[in-house]
Amino acid sequence: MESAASKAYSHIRARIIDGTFPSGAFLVEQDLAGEIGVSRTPVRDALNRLETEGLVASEGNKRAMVRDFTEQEVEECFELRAQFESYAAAKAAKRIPVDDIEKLKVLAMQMEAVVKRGAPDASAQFSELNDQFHAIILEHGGSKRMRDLLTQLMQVQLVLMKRFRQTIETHLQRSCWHHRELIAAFEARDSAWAETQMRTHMLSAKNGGDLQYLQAAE
Amino acid sequence: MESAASKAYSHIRARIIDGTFPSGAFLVEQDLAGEIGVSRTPVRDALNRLETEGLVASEGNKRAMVRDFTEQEVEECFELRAQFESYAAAKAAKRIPVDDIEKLKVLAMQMEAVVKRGAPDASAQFSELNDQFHAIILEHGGSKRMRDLLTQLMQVQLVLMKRFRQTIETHLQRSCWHHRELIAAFEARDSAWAETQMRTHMLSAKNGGDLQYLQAAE
DNA sequence: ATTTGCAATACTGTATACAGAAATGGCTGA
DNA sequence: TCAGCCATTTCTGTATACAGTATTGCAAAT
Repeated sequence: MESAASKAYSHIRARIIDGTFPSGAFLVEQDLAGEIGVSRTPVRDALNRLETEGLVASEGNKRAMVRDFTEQEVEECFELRAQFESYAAAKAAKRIPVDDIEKLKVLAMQMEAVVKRGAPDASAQFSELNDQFHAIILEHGGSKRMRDLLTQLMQVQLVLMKRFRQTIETHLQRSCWHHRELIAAFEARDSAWAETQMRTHMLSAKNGGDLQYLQAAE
Repeated sequence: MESAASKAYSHIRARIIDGTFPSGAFLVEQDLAGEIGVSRTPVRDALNRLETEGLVASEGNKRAMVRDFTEQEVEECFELRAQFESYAAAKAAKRIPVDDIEKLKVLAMQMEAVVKRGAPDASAQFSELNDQFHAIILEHGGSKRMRDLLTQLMQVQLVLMKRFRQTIETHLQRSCWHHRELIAAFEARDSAWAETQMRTHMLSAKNGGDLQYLQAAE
């Protein structure tokens, strides 16, 4: 059975991500407890956890509220993730077993298919596959600790995704190319290559929006 | 006034770091509550926090216990820190104001003095100054989020320090040289230099123990 | 002697009660 | 009209009670 605490956690988190609780909204323990159908105690636990994950801000004895992200913070988030994942990619290049490389290939192909098909929910499908792709790499390139830290960073990005709907087709296509090259680096067992390739991949995502005009110029 | 929760937190954390609660020791909420003089609720909060910080492990409805670190994990910790701090150093090189560079110089000199003096508690004094040194760099090279992540990593190292008493004089001396060079990189506003220098510094710390024999060979 | 099963016990997760800190809203004096 | 202040209300932090789950220790069976 699912504990009340984790129920509260996923409920609140979902509401933040889907925008029901917008930036700056107050999160009142009693209200949430009533809404979710548990007592205040597990709600408190959930809020604490969300706070360490950076989605919620609270200080002193004041009410907790949904955090607002400054542009600078968002940038940093991407940069940090680039830093982490490129490190993980470097390690993974040495350790990832061949059948997981195969899995990566399959995922990469699926993503390419999604992009080519150009369905209306392409973005969502792509994200799903993309997460799996990165998860496999992390599995071989990082410790549990590292995965946890990364999860925290990705929380923030998740929230932003919903707001900015960064789904420019160019961006997705470019990602596909990065994936292919990353896989090549893995097959070559080349840490340095994998590392810089992953860094490119992440930093390119960070600037995803900026490059729209390039598409026109091409 | 200090909240009961933070009182519990620092109490337990201190006990873990100083070894009173060794690896694998059970952390029973009621006992801790009694010992600290608060109720179970704030103790729970403290344990949760310590768990996310990685010092405490707990699963299901079982008792929490002080975490044990595998060698691999420890290595990762150092490597991750190297990764992060070198990134921070690169950024800081561009942004750190000159009077903070001065502060770094003062701290570096103080550390050198400590090493030269060779007092019995040299290690503790050095650590204190060293923390300040790194804190200043982080202040200009990283976001709050990054500082938080780093703090978590350093927790683990703190615990290990107590166990292994890694205070080889050679190591301290080498650190002093690194510091000098790092400062030089800052003054030159050279990101790349600062970055690799910091990486050297951190990775050298990671292998601190191994190099003792070099001292004899010199 | 060692294992298995079953109480008795200990501990956690959750709910709830209460005290004190923060927010709210209206009232007073300009 | 509006700033400042007090009373009221709301909310959090902490303590405690209760239910359910893990642990432990003992006894019986092999």
